[in-house]
Amino acid sequence: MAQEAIRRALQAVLAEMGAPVENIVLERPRDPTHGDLATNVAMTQARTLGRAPRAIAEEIARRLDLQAAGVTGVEVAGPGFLNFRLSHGSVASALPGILEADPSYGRSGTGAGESVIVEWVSANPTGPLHPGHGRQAALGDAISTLLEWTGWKVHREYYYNDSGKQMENLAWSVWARYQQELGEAAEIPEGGYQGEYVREIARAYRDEAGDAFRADDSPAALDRMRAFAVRLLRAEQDRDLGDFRVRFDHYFLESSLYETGAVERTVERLRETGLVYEQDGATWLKTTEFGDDKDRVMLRSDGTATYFLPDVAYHMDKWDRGFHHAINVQGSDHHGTVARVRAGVQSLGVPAGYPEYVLHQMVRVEREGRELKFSKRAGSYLTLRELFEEVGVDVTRYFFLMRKPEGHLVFDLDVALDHSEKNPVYKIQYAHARMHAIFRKAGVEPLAIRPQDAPLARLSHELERDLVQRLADFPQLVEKSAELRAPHLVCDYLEQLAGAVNSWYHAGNPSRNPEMAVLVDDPGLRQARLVLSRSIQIVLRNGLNLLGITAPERMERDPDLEDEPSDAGS
RNA sequence: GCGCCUGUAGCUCAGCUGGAUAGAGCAACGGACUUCUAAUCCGUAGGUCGGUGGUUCGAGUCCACCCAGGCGCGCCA
Repeated sequence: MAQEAIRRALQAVLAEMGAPVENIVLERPRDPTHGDLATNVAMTQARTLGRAPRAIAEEIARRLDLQAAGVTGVEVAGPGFLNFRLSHGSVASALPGILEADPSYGRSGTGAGESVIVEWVSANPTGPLHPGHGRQAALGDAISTLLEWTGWKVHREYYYNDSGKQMENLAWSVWARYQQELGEAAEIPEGGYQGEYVREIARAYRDEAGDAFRADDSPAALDRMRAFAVRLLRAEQDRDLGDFRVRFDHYFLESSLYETGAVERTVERLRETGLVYEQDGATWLKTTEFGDDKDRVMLRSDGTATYFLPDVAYHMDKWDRGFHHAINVQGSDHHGTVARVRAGVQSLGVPAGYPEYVLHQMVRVEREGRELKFSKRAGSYLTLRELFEEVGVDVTRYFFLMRKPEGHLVFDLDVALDHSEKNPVYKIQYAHARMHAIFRKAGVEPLAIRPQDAPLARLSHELERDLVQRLADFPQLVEKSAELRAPHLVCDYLEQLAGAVNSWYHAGNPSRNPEMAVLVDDPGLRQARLVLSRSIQIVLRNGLNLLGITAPERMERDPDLEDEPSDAGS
């Protein structure tokens, strides 16, 4: 491609001038008057060459011979930029590769087939999932897919915190509601769960067990209720995530770490390091040795493990399973665990910085500018299901992904429910559906569109050149988003692309501007524009699918809105 | 008090690891328009990038200190 040819030519010239550069930055300037590609090498090499940037740039421009790369002009501009202008044909030469790669356009092999385990959601099975979990679900899934697209072998894992004190609270909450169902006086204890769903579980339990456990608060009775509640809640969480189109390769139960003896083994291994000591009746690990700000209790004075211990055991298990790259997606309210988990595994010989964390901030759902936090089922919070059933899975996923993880997320229900192009999801999906509308109108199957005999150099309009270059940027964008674990960059890219697509599409409104329409009479131009349309459709689809969002071939019109031109309310 | 994150247009946010005149989308204002079926399009305006100082050819981006907000600092998870 032109870009590579220019880069090689620049490298050759710079080497001759005595300033060999390995990584030449060659990018598309924001301002189209600055050409199609620009480089700042003259400025970065000013110091080593001991000359003024502009003088260096002038010399490079004189020495370069770029006819072969389809460069029609080189200019020196600003403080010492070199701006390149490409021929129409050179720009458009990116298109055939897009059609050829089709579903895999945007994939690359930088991960080199290495394994990585991505862990996310990892909720307590103590209630329905809330929007914060949803953000995490969408993020973990999108990051996993991005890694797959860049050549990683990804293992998706969900860690159920199904032991510990929260489970006790759950058991007592169900117990209390069960007693109430039987007409007994009982109250949910301090720290217990008040949501309506606890009553549902209690009722289901009564239906199954009858009144066999009336007034029975024996450990055995509570144990049965806990197990029953966890089974129902896990099933519900799995169903919610499944309907949210998030799947895992493996569900890892915290309780299994006790059953298999992994926790005990971890205690032994930690003791062997000599970093374990007793104090105040508890057993501590000297995590400060590895950068934690205080040492941590691993065994309480009653001999039971704190949550820290299974966390270490779990991450050692990941490492021992051969996952030497691990990414944990968690809410930023858990960032306090980062240093201690790393210190724990590091004390057992795992390299520093394992695992990697993507921490995200909370979600605030708003309607008409006010926070929405009431839920019938969960009581104190809105559930994820309530959210995606109201606005749809596509919109919900996109909204969760469109902000960088470490920033706060305001989920604006008014925008989410808007079906016009004000809603970025619909804007992108419309653009995609429009390309299909063109194919239908033209009577061609998308797969039958071939670039070979199309005169692509005729895609000479500014809007078309811009579109092609955006499409050509897609693989690099995917790579960058994967490296930075930043799906929001894909959202941003798609929205910008959709905007450019829609401008181009509307510019070709046959009633106004028939010569700009895709389906012009001129068969060559028509063929070239169909190739462009097909390329657009591929990139939009691949980008949406990457985020777990559908790319419809036609948009369904909501019958309720048919006769309501402005605001149908709800 | 200490640690992490955030602060960019009226609002919600991007900003390609230091580059050219800081960008989108809503909202506002001014014009067009009903299609290549599909809930519009084009244009305009809008900024001391939280503040101060520093690093250098060049800082929204890097460093230091301050201000504001969020989260965390348990023998809770």
